[in-house]
Amino acid sequence: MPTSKDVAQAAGVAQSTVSYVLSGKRPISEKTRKKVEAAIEELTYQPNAGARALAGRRTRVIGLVIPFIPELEMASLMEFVSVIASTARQFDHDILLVTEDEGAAGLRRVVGQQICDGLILMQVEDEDERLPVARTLNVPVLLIGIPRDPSGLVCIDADFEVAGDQCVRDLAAAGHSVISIIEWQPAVVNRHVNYVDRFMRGADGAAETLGVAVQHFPGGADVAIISESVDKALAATQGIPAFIAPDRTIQDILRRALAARGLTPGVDVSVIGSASPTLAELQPVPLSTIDLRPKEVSRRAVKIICDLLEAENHGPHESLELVPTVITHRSSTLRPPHGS
Amino acid sequence: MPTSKDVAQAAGVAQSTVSYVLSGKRPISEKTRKKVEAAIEELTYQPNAGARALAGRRTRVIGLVIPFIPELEMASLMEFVSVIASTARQFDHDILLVTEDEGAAGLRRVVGQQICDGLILMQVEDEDERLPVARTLNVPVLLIGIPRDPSGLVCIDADFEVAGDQCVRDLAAAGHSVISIIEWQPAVVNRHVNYVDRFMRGADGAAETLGVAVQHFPGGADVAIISESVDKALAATQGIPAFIAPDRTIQDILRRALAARGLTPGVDVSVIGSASPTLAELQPVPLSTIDLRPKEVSRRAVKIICDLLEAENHGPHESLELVPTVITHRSSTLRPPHGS
DNA sequence: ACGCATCGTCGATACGCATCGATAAATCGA
DNA sequence: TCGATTTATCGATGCGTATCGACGATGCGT
Repeated sequence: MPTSKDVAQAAGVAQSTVSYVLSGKRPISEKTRKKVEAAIEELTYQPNAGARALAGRRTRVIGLVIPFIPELEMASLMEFVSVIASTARQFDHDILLVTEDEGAAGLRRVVGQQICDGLILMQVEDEDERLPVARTLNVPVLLIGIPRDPSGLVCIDADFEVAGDQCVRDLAAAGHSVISIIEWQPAVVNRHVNYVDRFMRGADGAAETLGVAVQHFPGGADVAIISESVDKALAATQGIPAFIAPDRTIQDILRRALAARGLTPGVDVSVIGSASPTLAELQPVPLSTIDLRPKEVSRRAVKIICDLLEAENHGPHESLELVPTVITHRSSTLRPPHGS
Repeated sequence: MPTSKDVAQAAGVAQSTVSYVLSGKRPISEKTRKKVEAAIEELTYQPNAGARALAGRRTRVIGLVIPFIPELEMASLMEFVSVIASTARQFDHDILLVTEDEGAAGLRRVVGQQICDGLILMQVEDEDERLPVARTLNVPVLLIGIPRDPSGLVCIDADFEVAGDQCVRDLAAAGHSVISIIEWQPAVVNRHVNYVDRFMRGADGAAETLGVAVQHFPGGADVAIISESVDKALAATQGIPAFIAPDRTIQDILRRALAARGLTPGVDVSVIGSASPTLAELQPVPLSTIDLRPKEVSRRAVKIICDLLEAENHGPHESLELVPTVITHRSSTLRPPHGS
């Protein structure tokens, strides 16, 4: 592996000059720069990350702390990971995987060893054991999700509260007076993953304002659970029933449960679900969806933390950014109030 | 951040002694070790990764090159990632994400900058642009998957050929003389992801040996495609039909297609599918499955590359390891030849 | 033509750790 | 008891880069 000294020698300049050509932190004459760049090309030189980290006190690596909980929507988690990784590359950073099973100690480790310049935490819970640690780390930490007490932390997430509010408003405007929400999988609810509560708060708030009823039922990967929830919901509904099901993993089961009861979405039942646009369109009855903007959240998350890394002022920050969600009405809801 | 020099000072020894306490590469007296360990504890010292990499020419990081192709089974990909990451930790290594969109240049980058000591490549295709690069890198590279020409490469994967063979044998033994395979999603097949061909080779081979017929039909996330495949398969079948569907993403669609045609798995049709044991058990008719051992493949992959890293002999290696798959007969196949 | 600021480059140093050779201390045999 | 080993520790050096101060060269105004 060639070093910057080799490049310097090949170009007939000092090693420091090579460094300045690369960083642009001091003026370099056109002639010299050409020579150095030619030498770099010639030797296919690439700076050594370890040495760079040591001398520059910057690794250009961001730690991504992911939970691997089988019950979660792995496919959508992957979407986050994918977008985070490629966005990080756009900011000239790399992503290091930190698995949940190391727990809070993992955070201390990667920061203590200075493997990472900063961290992104996913799947933040209301009372998360990682938070006290995160607050004391003297590197930027970005949470995807909003814990009960976000003080002293930098958070971003989809605006689940407005999402819940909007779903209820749209269904109410379509004429429904009783709206049933099928919740996330129990594993998610029980972990007190923060977004569940926020969604429900928004939905309940809208219901109160508009004078409609919102009822909650358990979700789950199990057909029996969904069947029971649907039956209870139908029994408690006057008029045309409406369902909101923001958990992607239960879409199929719900749809079949409704079909089994002779209900056709868009005709004698309204459904707002969650699915990629492609999948939503492919349904027998194209599904109205609430898009929780995973890609946009991921992009902004990386941007925020990279900005913090630039800022260099690693004192305690605090901020909260909510990404607007998007409801798309297709055919599974009655009389969509706004087109598309 | 405390350094080893700080620790040395606190313990009243030389910095090199601290280093030897940590590495164990030279004998240290009990007394001195205690002092040093106490100082480490006291200062919560953690060695600086950059300095360690620079001096020791080892980063203890493994690059994981993942494809993010929406059509793939993201959930099962995540299973690989998860197990790889935690296994790597057991070997005291970390995982750096390298996204596919950097292409082969990404490999050159992370190796050239010496961010990684080695690489794991996932989703290897028959003619993969990364392979020529991989062969010339002077770090260990481990492929999960087997390309058309594996010479000079270290590969591991599930034994898809035996899996195909075994599925056909079991169904033939259950009395089926015509067996229909619903293939992976077109996006997978078209990319010439190597395992598709291997599976089919095994299945076709067994069919020839046993004198039964195997027919292939396209898979897909689309209900229409599966419906058409099922209809064609049924039309071409004498006696009780049998299906093999190794792609996890099409299980639900296939099951519904069969139900819609009045067929009950285990009674008037046999089905070998693919799903986690939990999910398989939860089906209306518990699904017989072919387990492609993603966890075991991941674990062994990490072990192999860590062994190569230990070996230190980074000359060209070549090896091929196949992980046996497991067929579990539940209720969706006729007369299971071996129980449970 | 002369002092002065500016530009471009060099040399030296620090970053934190691993490792090698050397040295002091302890152990052993005869 | 003295030299020969062995054991435990120290000091010095190198890893490859970033950065700071210094210095010669160049251009400026007067």
